[in-house]
Amino acid sequence: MAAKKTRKRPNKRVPRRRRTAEEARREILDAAERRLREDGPDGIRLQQIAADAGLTHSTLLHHFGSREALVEALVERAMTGLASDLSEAIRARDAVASAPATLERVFRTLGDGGHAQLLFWRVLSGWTQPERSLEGTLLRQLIDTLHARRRSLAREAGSGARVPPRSDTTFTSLLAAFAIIGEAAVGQLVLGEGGVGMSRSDFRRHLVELVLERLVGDNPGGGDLLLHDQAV
Amino acid sequence: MAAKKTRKRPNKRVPRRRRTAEEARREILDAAERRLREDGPDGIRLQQIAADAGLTHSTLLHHFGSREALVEALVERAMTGLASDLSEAIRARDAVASAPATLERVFRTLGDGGHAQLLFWRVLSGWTQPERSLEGTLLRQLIDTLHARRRSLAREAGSGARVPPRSDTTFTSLLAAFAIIGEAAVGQLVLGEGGVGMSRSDFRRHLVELVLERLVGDNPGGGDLLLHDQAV
DNA sequence: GATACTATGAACAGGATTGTCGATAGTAGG
DNA sequence: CCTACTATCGACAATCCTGTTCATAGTATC
Repeated sequence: MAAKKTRKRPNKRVPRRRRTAEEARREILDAAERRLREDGPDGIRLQQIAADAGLTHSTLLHHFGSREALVEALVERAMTGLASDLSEAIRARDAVASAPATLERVFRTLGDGGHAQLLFWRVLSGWTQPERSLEGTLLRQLIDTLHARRRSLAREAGSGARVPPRSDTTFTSLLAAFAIIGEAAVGQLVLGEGGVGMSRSDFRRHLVELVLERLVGDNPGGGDLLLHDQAV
Repeated sequence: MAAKKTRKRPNKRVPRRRRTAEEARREILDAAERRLREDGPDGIRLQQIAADAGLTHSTLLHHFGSREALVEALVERAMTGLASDLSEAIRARDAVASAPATLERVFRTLGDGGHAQLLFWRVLSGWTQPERSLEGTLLRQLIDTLHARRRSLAREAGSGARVPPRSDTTFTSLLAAFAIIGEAAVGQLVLGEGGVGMSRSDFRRHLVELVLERLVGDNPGGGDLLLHDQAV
């Protein structure tokens, strides 16, 4: 009588799609990222994400082990991606010359790409361990690079040119970074629909202008390296 | 046979504490805010919040009706609190004179008070309805007030003084707002523990300085109203 | 003091979510 | 072709969370 627990009914006509482990992880992370961006923190549901990625949540768990590990991988990927993007842009030969393009790129990556949301979520969830802060080291690199250039510019301009204090470079960089992050956070809320009569692109343009002015304004002769010379 | 469902065992020796409805709501909202600030978005659990507030989750639901209504009330309270704080500061007679103090206050309210977390959470959860955006109207008020003062200052200075374009006031206000929000978001992550060699208070001081410079720098004679004259 | 009101709590229900386990089906290598 | 490997899936378990229901206990009002 005891009905044999026919546990499996071999799903006949639906062929499985078999990805490589790497593919699976990538697709899952993509889906998770999309969910987080569109639904917010409550959108990180294993079943939902798995469904989006076209597999079951147990497969998802097979690849990541736990929800927390998934989240960790998600953050890891987004942050290192942003970091490599940025450091590449920073280290490029014409980095300073193409500062506007670089800033615009950061705007796009952070704001439109949804990385800012991930960052906020990370902060909200209390993952504020300054030790291994990717953002911190990234910013420090940026500041180092920028300041080195300002110094060399001042030196080239002759002994008469004064070298700007490092705190000035630091502040300007921080200002730009925070403004970009703040804009990514509430830009749509504040700038959309003519709330204050300034478009997002206008604000970005003004910001780029301000940053460049601050970085080279008191460095006469350095403008040719920093200003908007589109020609590389 | 059917054992009478003795549903209640009158909890004998634990006297109930009876608050007024208003008190209860306030205490619950306080607990919720604390949880959100400390645990992040996942910290908004009715049972946990109720326990923190010293009551059961059914009592909590009695007062708010649903989890969503609680969240709404939470956001509502935080935002209107911030708004009234700010608009009071803005409208004050010596508002412009005490701009540094005002900005410092905003820093403190937003960053240290955890209101920024709520704001981010709201953004993350997709509550971006620009229609009734408190932030938008608040910012517009701020810009209106600031620009009116700049205009009157320019007029008082004689016909020679040029009136700064409104877009300049708008941009400066936005810059300050975004920078403050960005700092609140990742300030601790980036500025803590000597990450980039600048303290949070240093950054704030620099920002105040920059804003004041931009707002009155090209308004010679207006400095006495805007600069740091501590004496009221 | 009796009564109406309501803040509170205990238990339950229904649903959702994470995680486990064993079986199945593609793929690769012998 | 056979075998080892593992990505995938179905089912289940355990927990948790929200929301409902009803009884109970403070408080105010007459």
